[in-house]
Amino acid sequence: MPYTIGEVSKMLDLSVPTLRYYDKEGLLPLLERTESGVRKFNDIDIENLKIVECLKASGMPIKDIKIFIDRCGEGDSTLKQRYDMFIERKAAVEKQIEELEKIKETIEYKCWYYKTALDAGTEDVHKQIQLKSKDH
Amino acid sequence: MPYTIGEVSKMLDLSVPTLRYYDKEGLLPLLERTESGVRKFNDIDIENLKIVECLKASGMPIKDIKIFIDRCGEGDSTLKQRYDMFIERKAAVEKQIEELEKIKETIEYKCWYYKTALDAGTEDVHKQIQLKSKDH
DNA sequence: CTACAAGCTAAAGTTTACTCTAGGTCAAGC
DNA sequence: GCTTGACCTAGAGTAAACTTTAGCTTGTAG
Repeated sequence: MPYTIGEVSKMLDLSVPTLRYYDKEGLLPLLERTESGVRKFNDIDIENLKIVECLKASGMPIKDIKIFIDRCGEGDSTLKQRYDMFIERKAAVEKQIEELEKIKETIEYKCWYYKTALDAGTEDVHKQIQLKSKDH
Repeated sequence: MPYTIGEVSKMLDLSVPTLRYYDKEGLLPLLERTESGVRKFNDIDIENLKIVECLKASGMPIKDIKIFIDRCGEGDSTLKQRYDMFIERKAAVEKQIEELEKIKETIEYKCWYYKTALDAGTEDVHKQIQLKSKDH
């Protein structure tokens, strides 16, 4: 039933050393081992890893993710802190999306700028455009 | 007319060492100096820095930004490459936004999950909900 | 004229998140 | 019985993007 580290590596597209690193950092507190020390990944560990990946993708550093994982193990007394953390993460992600939208606009302007220059065969076309505008 | 490194630092919210680092990496090829070696930032350098910041925010590494800056100095022969680069950047940013939207949804689910648990006073409420669903 | 804030350089140090290396164990197939 | 592939550990190494340090120069205000 449980998965080996190699299987999980393929399932979640994380390298085997990365999974071991996460374990060493304490991000997989429930992970079990065989008698001989081989890691056994259960569904709960896979779910844990998905949350880790989500928090990481939201821009959270590993050491903060560990704080969250630790709180999960402390039971209901940390519910409020964990709730607040996700609210804060939501705001962080929204801010990132907003910034990327602005970046996208700037890049789209540059796409237009270079398309125009390319059609004209020279970047000078933009100097011409500016002069023409001033002439009016 | 030109700005000092300290002024630019405040204007663009980049540290003075960061600006010197960018210069050292070749991201400011047009930057002039006074006779005694003090950097003079002209408007063109400020514009350059804004593009650098834009590309950086799009996820481009410094060494690739340098390649772009170098091409800018090579004239119209590199127009196509520069155009293609912005097209590619646009796609990269769109992909990032898309991924963040997904991450946001997962986080919003977690916000709901913890709000519900918080209201109930215990995370167990979610186990109850699952059992109830199964009962029907 | 002197203090001192702001500029300069080269080079070493920092942080984060892995990745790699060396050396060892173990279970299964031939 | 032995080889092979997948697992294990500890610890060193890497890459990116700065940041810090140490020591020096310069221009302006009092």
